[in-house]
Amino acid sequence: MAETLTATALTLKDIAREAGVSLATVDRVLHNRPGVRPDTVRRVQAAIERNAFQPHVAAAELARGRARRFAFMMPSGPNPFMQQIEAYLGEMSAWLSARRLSVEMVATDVFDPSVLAASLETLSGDYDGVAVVALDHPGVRAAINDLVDAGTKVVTLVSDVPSSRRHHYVGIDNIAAGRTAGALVGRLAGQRSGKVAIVAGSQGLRDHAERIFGFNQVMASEFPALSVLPVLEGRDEDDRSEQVLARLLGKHTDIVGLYNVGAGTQGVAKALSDKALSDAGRDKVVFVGHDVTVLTRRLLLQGVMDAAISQNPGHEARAAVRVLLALARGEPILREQEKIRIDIVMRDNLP
Amino acid sequence: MAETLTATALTLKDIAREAGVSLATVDRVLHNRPGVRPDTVRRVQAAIERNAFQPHVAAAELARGRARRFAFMMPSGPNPFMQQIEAYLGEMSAWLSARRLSVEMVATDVFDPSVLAASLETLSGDYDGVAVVALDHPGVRAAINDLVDAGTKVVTLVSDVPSSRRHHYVGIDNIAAGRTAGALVGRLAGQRSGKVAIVAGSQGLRDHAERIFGFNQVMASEFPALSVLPVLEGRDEDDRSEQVLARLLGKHTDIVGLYNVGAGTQGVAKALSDKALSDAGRDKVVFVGHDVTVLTRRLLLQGVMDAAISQNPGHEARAAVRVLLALARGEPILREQEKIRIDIVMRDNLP
DNA sequence: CTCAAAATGAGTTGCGTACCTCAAAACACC
DNA sequence: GGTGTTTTGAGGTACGCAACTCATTTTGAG
Repeated sequence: MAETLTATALTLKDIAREAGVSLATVDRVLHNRPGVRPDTVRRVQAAIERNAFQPHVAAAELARGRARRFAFMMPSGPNPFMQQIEAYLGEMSAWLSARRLSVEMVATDVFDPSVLAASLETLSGDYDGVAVVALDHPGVRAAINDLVDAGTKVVTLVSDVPSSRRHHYVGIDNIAAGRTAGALVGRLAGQRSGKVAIVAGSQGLRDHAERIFGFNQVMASEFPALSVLPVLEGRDEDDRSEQVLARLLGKHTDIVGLYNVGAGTQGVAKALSDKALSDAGRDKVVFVGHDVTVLTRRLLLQGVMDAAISQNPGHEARAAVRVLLALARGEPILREQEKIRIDIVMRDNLP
Repeated sequence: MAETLTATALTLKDIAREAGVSLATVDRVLHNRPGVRPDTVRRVQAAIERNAFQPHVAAAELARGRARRFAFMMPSGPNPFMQQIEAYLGEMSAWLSARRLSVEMVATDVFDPSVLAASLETLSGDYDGVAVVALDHPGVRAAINDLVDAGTKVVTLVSDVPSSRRHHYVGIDNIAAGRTAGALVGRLAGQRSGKVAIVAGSQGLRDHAERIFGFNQVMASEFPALSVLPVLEGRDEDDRSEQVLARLLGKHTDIVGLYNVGAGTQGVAKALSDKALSDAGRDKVVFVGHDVTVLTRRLLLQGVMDAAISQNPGHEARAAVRVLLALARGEPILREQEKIRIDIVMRDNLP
């Protein structure tokens, strides 16, 4: 009736006895220190695996003495999503200090590749791990690889540099996010036919470009009754987003759907509401955007916005820390746990 | 540019010096041991708070000696969702044993309150923490309270007993889940009007009843064009679900939506597909169900199913363990982290 | 003031590992 | 066989805290 998981209470001493060697030798094998004959190494490793031995992390952590230092390199501008990540890191402070971990926020212009690369280089040697909101650019890639070569653990956060040798990526698949947005706009538009507008920050940003790509993919293949208008660029600013969208809404009277890829949500919502007022007969425009903020929460509750595609910033912050810690300790990563999901948030499942 | 979170490297010795007392007294205060004058207690606590002191969890864990034991009390029958939870616990085994934690699975008939209560009583004293898939019943409530009084940490899993003094509930809000399902069926049905069917396991199950309640709430208030038919009971069995649903589909030709509250998904899908074949002119029925399994994943990809409301079983398993551990250690719980979200899963954001 | 009870100080031991030193043993090579 | 090198053993110290003992000081009641 009861089935037990886990819990061998073996210690290094037991492993040493089993392998017929001394503690010192086990220690040398465990930490890849030199001066052990190959077949002795094998004997020790065999004993470790035979018993599924796991070093006691508490003891290891205590013995190593010095604390671990991690750095988070984040965009310097006022970005609500990044601020949320910082806030959630702040909420972890008790958790961090109970484990003698320190996390330092380093602000930099992540949109300028040379600045970002230079900032990354300055971190070398000072940290056990670095999380970085990275731009995909050769200079940045090289800087990341240098960090890795120096023994620092590196995870990319929110935005990936797949061509680098970073140890892990904590973030969502943006193409799939765009596809999800497309499916939602298409499905929520019901039987209607008409046009669909896209407002993005800039098509130069990798994550925005990927989302648009996924969105168009789905629209083209599954919703032939809807035609996608050329992408509007709002630079993630409210005013500009409002202007470009208002103009488009004026020009086309048969817009039934709207996908807001990045920020500037306030402006987008305003353009939408104004149009609805001035033009009462018109059907409601299906509006899908990204991220759950104070604003999008309100828009969802009011029914202005129909769905938000969200990546949980708290989860991203904590996952980044846990992954860096696991990497630093040489522990396995719980992939399933650290994976960031694409959340569909509607009014009734608002977190 | 760099802002540091965390990381006082203070020790108990420092606190003792600050408070002008000895290590022994600090220890007494920290562990609520008797024999300390009230105002000395205050002085020590003041020093602790002034420095935001956090005991080094690694040192504490190492010093306490004995390992911690947790029990998971799960339904004995073959339930795919529960099996997933067990599987994810299994994946944690390395993580658990590195922390010298043991997790034992205890199977019991959770649907018989007296059996469940008796099983819970047998655990008393043997475990530091218990996670239980609980039935809301006075006998069960009493058994949980007894465990709590004996000093065992208790979390309810998936299904709650809010009237008990359990320390934490790891699971979703089922009324909100039902509301979400309702909003999806309503929105995905588009402009159409017609009838909506509900297939549940049994209306006697608390979680099913709550989901139906939430579903009806939304349908009544927001989708007047859709009328909800009386609930069909499929007892979570495939055959029975198929039969009752097939009969209903035969009787009503204007069914546009279907909410499957529990299991029996295979049967529901079969009834739906058969009907669609025999009756080609008919519009597709919007089908919303629960949980991501091998089957629902396939149905979503095929387009038979439109959305699944899901609670992440891996997250539930890990959250339960982490919460029990935090409770046992006296650490604060990261509420945001341990909260189980209502996931909307559609084809393009399948995990 | 006296005396018992309460409060506090001082100290010890052990948890399992990391990291280090030094000596001893085993080995390879000529 | 002797040499130098590599490999191994033995042991120590430190990490921060839990949990305990026992002696000493302080306190309050009579």
